[in-house]
Amino acid sequence: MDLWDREREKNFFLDTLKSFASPEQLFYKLEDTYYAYIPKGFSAKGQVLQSRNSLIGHYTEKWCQKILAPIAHKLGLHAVQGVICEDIALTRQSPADVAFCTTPVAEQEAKNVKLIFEIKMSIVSNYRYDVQTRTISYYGDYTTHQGNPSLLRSDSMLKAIGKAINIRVSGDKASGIPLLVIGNSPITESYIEKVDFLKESGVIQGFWSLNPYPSESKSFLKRTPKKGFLTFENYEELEKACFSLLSTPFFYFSSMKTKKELGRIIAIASKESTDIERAEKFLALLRE
DNA sequence: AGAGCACCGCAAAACTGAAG
DNA sequence: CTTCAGTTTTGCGGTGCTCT
Repeated sequence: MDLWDREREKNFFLDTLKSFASPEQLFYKLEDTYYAYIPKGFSAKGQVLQSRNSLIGHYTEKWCQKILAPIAHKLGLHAVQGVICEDIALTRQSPADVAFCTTPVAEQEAKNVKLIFEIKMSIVSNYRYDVQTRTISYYGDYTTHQGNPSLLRSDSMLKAIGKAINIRVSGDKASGIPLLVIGNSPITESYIEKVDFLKESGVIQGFWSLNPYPSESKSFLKRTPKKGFLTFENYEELEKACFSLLSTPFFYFSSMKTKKELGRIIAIASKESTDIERAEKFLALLRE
């Protein structure tokens, strides 16, 4: 199975054109040429293409569900789109894009949700569309056009982090559920330390790019030192990462306590006889 | 270079108000 | 009081582009 590449992007355009969309809904028309993005040096003259947004959003979420489905299956789980679970802040208006669940239905109980994915993918490279031949041709990578794709946008990162925090602060029921953000671009320099800290502190278990070659000419960021951000080279790496996340149960916790309180909690918890029991006691006391 | 504002299309949820 | 059609609000989606 292939990860994200230019063929997927071309297929998005061709599939969507074939089924119902007009070229005007998917491309910018500049000097009688259809472009996926505004190339640097051109101007969209204030108008922003909006009609493509939900289409590409839906397409990438569906694509992720498909590529994750066999992995979920090997774990005895299901990759479900649009998961709703009020207990962990996944409402009808703001569901999980994709989640691994024990049953294949959208409405879930918290204990049956095992892994949550937030999808933040878009068209990465630029393309031109030929109306006569109805073909798509590659025009340039993401450095050649104006808008930034996927996780290179600061507000995409903020939206993903915000959604994750919203789940983490919804209560205890989401504490054992890993949260992943999936994109198809690198991240910016300024988020390197932040994604690593988010991983170290347990808020978000990773930002994963499923696009091995977002740019062929330029070098790009493939991973961060503590692996808060990773670019997968192939399907097997993605599979391995999912497996390892679910191999050991873990628990998210956070707190703001005085040293005295913390010391008391540790002292009491340390009287338990095993590491697991000590951890359980510690977490229980933390929440008193 | 990149943070973040301003957009707009769409769909579902929430609200409003008039009719029964 | 309930119903229900119509209207407003909310939130997701990804984009261009200014300003620091």
